[in-house]
Amino acid sequence: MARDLRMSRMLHVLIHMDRHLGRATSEQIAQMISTNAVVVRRMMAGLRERGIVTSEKGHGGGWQLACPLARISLRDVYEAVGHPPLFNIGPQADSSSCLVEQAVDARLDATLSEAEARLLAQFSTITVEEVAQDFERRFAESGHSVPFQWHGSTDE
Amino acid sequence: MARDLRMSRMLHVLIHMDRHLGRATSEQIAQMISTNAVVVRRMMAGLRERGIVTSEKGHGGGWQLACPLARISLRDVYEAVGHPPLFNIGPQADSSSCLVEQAVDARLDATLSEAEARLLAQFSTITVEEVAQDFERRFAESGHSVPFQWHGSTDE
DNA sequence: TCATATGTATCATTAAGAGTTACGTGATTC
DNA sequence: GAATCACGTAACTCTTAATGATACATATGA
Repeated sequence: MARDLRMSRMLHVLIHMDRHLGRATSEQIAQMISTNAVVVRRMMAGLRERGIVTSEKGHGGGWQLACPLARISLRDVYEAVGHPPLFNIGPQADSSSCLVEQAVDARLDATLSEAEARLLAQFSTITVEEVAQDFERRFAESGHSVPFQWHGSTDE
Repeated sequence: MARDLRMSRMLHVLIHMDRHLGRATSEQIAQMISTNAVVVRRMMAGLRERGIVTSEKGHGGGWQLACPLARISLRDVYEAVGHPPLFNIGPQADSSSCLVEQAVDARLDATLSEAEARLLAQFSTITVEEVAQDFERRFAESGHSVPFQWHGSTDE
């Protein structure tokens, strides 16, 4: 597909879980982000491995936040979803015996690596709590009485 | 496919054209970068529109550099190949009515836009001539007598 | 006039993310 | 202790964008 949506989607989910869901099943989360429960489990499994959420099976089970949003950075979420490749451009993965190509690839790799390091550093400075507060500002400015677009179900 | 190789490939081609090919047909270039002549024409068409190369049909035709490498920046090449999306991550293209998702998307978009601006600025500071000189340093250090891995044909 | 080379439309191939189905396992409820 | 619920995961298919390939038109030079 176009690009990797996992980081964006997981941020969305984490804020909903903190601000109004509490515990949620994969099925509920899937409806929230318009996808399939299996896709949700795949992504959430990465968050669990990083200690961001916990999961429980059986009746009353589901997913739950394991720490406050203020202690989760965008970098944490990026790593949790498997640190997908950041860039859509760059040289071919396998190197060539052509010295010109080697020089081009080295320059591009160096430039992209530097940009990647800067972007990841930036991700480290932003907490999910900050983004949640962005949302609350938007809500306050919207003048609506219900802070969420209810995703599929109205019971909570 | 994995990622967009056009910028890397065109840099490779430009340096070869400047340093030892002079004029080259799409077929020769295709062999150089291990692809098809039509793919080459597609990419080179963008360079021509930006005034980086010229093309001529018929006998003795082909592609030729239109300006010195010192006057072509990596940014120019990036734009010439159609400024493909830089990032492989990010929010979904279409926006949602969910305020949480909007906040997440806005934050990610802002962060990525900033990173994109920085990377493009960096591309602007690097000329293709500099990369060609990188190559010449590599050649000098390699101790080889022939500066190129000859791509497919040995006649020139 | 014919061979050469670009210009371009159209389709096939490929790789990676995303979506889906099926089935297993553990936990809770009755 | 059987049924139900929910996660865990393997093994697919689907979709998208880049790339590769084929066919044919057009322009140029010998």
